[in-house]
Amino acid sequence: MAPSSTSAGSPRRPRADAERNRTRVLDAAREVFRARGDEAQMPEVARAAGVGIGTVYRHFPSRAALIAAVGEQRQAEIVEFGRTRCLPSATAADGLAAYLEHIGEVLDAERGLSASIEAAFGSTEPTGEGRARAEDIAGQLLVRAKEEGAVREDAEVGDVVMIVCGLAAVIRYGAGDWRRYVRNACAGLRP
Amino acid sequence: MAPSSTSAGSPRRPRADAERNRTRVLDAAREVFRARGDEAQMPEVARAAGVGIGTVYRHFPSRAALIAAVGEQRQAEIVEFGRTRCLPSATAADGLAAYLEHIGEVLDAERGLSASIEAAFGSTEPTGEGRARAEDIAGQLLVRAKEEGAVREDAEVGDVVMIVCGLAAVIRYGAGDWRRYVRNACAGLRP
DNA sequence: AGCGGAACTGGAATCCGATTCCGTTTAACC
DNA sequence: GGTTAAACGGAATCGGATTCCAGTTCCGCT
Repeated sequence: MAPSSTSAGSPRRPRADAERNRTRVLDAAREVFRARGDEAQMPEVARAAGVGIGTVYRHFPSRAALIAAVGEQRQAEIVEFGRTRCLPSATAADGLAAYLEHIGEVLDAERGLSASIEAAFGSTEPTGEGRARAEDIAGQLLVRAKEEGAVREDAEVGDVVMIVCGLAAVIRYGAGDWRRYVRNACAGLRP
Repeated sequence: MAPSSTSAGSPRRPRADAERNRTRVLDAAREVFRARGDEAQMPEVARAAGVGIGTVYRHFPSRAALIAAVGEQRQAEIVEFGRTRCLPSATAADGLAAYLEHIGEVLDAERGLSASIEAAFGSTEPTGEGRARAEDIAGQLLVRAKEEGAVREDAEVGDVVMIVCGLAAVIRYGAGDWRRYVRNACAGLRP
């Protein structure tokens, strides 16, 4: 493919240090939020990344945006898992269950991010770049599962989205055994 | 003899104006949070209640505590509904569905409180005064529903709690049609 | 039918953390 | 090497929750 370029021509290559710092900040944020959850503060992230606060804000216009960016990374990983592990499952129902389970796993491992991912999967988010792909996987599994007769005909992707949104909350608030939640939710889609 | 208590008894009746102000603040908070959601600020509440900020803080040690207090009122109302409308249902399964539906209704009507109620139903909350009663109702319905064979034998109150927690999130983030969510969740408990 | 003082009140002051601003530094292009 | 736009750092600003306290009000007693 043609090298990346904007439509209007390339005024200048992005500075190397800028790109490096962006990555550093993102990595640091991931780590800090994992460790301290919602408590984590912007200066902490900056310090962990070894940059000034200003730099953090240069790359991410707000705390929320930073969290969202980290969340999107996660989403990407989830999508990847879904494509490689769940779509090829023997039965689509199993694949869907594994998909949900994996999402739970990720959220559980990074409690601090739950809120963000919750939000990302909720409808608040404007873009939905990665979300669309995540939903696409769920959609494919759902279609196949219907063909297999393992899922009610009237089930929709939206139902899965709501399950995920709920899952995030269950994990975030530690409302109970989230694996049970996933199992029940799957059962709720059966004919 | 004079009934004056010596040690642990009631040192004094709470001052009338204090109680009045507490109520005013609580009512104002309910209204302000309903109208403006999470955005609502403490000074707004104080103004709406016609008291100073200090007074708000005298009665509720923090913003979170105030929100929690409002949430508990809601919880009480939900419990009341559960007792009078759901427990007497023809079938326990219907009662349970109605209970969940009602919770959804309340949360939907007051988007701004969703977060608090979510939290109150999650395990974050220490007390669980009203929550215990809310769970008790769910528990009774669950037992009866099992007897009726409308719910799986291994279903627990915890499962319902998770459903409610998820429901709150679905509504809060507008993740989809929450009535469908409730229907699916109920289906997930069937044998 | 008034007094003493604890409890309550209002709002100014404080604190804390996100966000902005701007002089300085650096990498890309010539 | 020189020019310049972009990126950097961190001090300053801003917004909103929370604390503090001097003044006021009710309660219990006489």
